Amino acid sequence: MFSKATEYALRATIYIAKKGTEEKKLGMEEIARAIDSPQSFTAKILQALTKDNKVVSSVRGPNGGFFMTDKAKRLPVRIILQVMGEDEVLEKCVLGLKRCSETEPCPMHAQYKAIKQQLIRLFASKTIQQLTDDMEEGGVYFKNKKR
Amino acid sequence: MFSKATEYALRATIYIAKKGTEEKKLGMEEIARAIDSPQSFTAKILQALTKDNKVVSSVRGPNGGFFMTDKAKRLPVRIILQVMGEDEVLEKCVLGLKRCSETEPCPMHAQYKAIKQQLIRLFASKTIQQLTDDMEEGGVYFKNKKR
DNA sequence: TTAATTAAGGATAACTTTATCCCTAATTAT
DNA sequence: ATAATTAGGGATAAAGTTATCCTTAATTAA
Repeated sequence: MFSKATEYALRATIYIAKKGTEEKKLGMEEIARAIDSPQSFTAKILQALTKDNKVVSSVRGPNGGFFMTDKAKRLPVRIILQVMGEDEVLEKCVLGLKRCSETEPCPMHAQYKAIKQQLIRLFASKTIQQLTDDMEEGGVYFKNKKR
Repeated sequence: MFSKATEYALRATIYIAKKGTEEKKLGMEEIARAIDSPQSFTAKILQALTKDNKVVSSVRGPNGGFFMTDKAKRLPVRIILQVMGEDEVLEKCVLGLKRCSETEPCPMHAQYKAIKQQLIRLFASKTIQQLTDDMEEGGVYFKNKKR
């Protein structure tokens, strides 16, 4: 559904929201290991998310690293898609038609409509904070590899 | 959501199902024009769908072209994703985790689950025939460009 | 049987995405 | 001040996707 870059962005952001604090920032190496992503590539992605400290905040130097403010944690998950420029995936016609709409529907429009609305709603209404809150109760996992 | 190749595959197949018959086969040029896709690339994609005449049937030479048997039209839309090797998009974890499951859920799993199920259901239960039937009643559109 | 037509398929080009490397800038601790 | 640490950012490589072109094979019509 999303590009690898966006998958890493989502995983990294949620991980930082969950584990990082201003006092205990998280380093690139730890983050990449935790979410099982290539480190340098993920660094590039975090650069984007860190732009203007909009989603993720960062500090360089010893004991530097990444964390998120409470305000940023209250942003909808969709903000991550927006930063990654993949926001329109949610809105897009399944058949890839530019002009697909209520008045000029593609052959799948009627069927797909409801699903699309739920997707949009999910990413727009759930905040990053809410996702990490859910993780407290019960086991929610991140890793990709066999243990 | 899907690759361009798969989008073209879906559009082309639905178009052929709707407009082609064994008596009046459709040529590559017409198909590509109708669904607004690059002709040579779409030809490659139709080669895959035509393999073993499984989804689309083809005949070479004068008055040759593409059409679909009634049997093929009764296949679920998902068959197109399978041929294009993009079937797993529907099943995949939104965060791209290989091990995401009911027992080891990713942070979005609980929320995304229901949407995923509807997606799978849509592609598995709707047949190509049903899509073209829907097109009869009321305007359903294909084109991408301004008119 | 020859010429015309149309899809099949190989080779390759153009572009995008994914990934790595390395040097620089900021910050901290000594 | 200096050295150490950590993210920022540029350049580039590797791989994958999208797209085009050209020749071949099958089929039909004349």
